[in-house]
Amino acid sequence: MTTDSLFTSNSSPSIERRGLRDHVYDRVLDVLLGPGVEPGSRLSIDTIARDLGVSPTPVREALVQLERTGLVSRVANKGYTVAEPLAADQLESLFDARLVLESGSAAIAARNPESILPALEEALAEHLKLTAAVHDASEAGDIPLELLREYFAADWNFHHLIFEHTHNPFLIDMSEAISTRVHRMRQTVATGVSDAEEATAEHRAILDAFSQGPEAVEAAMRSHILKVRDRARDDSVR
Amino acid sequence: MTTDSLFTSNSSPSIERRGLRDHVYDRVLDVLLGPGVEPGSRLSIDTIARDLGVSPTPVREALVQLERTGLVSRVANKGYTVAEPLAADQLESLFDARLVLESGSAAIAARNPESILPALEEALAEHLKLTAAVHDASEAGDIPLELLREYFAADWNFHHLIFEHTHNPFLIDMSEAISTRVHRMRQTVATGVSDAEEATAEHRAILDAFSQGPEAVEAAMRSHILKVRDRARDDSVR
DNA sequence: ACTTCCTATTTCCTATAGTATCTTTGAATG
DNA sequence: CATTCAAAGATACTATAGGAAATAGGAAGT
Repeated sequence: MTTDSLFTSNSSPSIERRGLRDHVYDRVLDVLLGPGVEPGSRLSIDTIARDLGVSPTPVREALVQLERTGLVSRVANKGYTVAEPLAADQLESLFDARLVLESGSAAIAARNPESILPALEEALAEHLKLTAAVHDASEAGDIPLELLREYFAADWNFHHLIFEHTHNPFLIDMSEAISTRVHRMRQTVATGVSDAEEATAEHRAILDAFSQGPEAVEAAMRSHILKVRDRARDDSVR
Repeated sequence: MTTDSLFTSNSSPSIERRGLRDHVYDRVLDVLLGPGVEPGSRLSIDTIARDLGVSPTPVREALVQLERTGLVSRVANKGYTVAEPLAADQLESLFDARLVLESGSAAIAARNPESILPALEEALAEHLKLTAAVHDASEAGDIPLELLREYFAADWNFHHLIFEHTHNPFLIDMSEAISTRVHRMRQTVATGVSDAEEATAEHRAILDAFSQGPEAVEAAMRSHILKVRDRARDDSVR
């Protein structure tokens, strides 16, 4: 009955069979992706176990999984810590990796455009809607954190859909490694939403390229990521 | 003193501080990559723990890490099993992923050819040496398993060096996910060494392309992987 | 006053024990 | 004879406890 504290907090009555390990994983991931995560701060196994009302064993397994995301780093016999933010050169590497992965994946996804186009149209519409909402909130004064979160989610969803529609488990798996880093970059670099109009325009260009074959899609995606990189560079020196 | 059985078997007197978890990981990985691994067979945590003389906890952690390699699969409350060999469609996905990753990585590695060329030359020389050795052994009758292992290692080392010379931690990390699958494919598809001459020739073409810029290298790598895929397809229907 | 060493506390790491779940085997019934 | 249900065994999962290492604080010596 010691595990009740976790499950009762879950509103869903039907609980998927997937062990405490995954619950701990989700909880810790929420904390790491949420605001107020201090890089370098210790992630005590026992503390997490006590806070979540579970034993250290599933916590250890969850942390091993999290190592892969690059959000936590581990030193043997010393424990886990929140990973340091991406340095400048690591940021360049991240964009290089995105150029390789996303351009290639976009070309593969473009093999059958009819199955992906509706989903992309919907995602872009949502992205545009949130861009307008952010724009209004920005003029009104400040932007609510929840709105910001939704905007970033819509932005990334466009990229995520392209990965999904490759139907390639290996590429999808690699995209997850990228996803967490991009999310983390947005916390640290704080590139903001100043490029919202440009980003949506470039997404539109990618979408339109789907009717012109894989090569056009690949080029459009490459162009988009290169521009995102340039804007991120400008922000970091601001 | 229960851990002595592990460490005493290690001839190296200076042991890096890296926990039992990594030792278990290495041992299980050796078994999985070695011959005689039956897909679907159970990987009992307690059995492994007893065999290696450790407790189940570090074994669990090692298996979580191995999940990522795709060599083991897990069912909640049912345990770990040796992953099934790659199906035909998964093999296609693997080659698609290689096309994306390796072509892109080759282009990045080609940014400064002078630092990678000597290493590639050496790797290709070793590959050629082993190709000749395999050829001789093949005519003599049968090929020793150890020689076969060395040949495959030399073959992959060429690809591995290109990944390493991107100096991109994300791409290198992704290459490891590919590496284990390629190794596994060679066990199951048993494409053999019939294409040794063609493979070395294509590697030579890639190497020569480094003096013609990133685009040439990318094209050469793409051509190589496409040909490898074609040969693998021929083998599977043979 | 600073450095060094020692001690105590905290934390990770490993081992052992109990509980829940799945599989399998056997028997009983239609 | 086939099928279904039940019970027993095995296995994974979680929890608790003990031992080892590292860090932090304080005291003693230079």
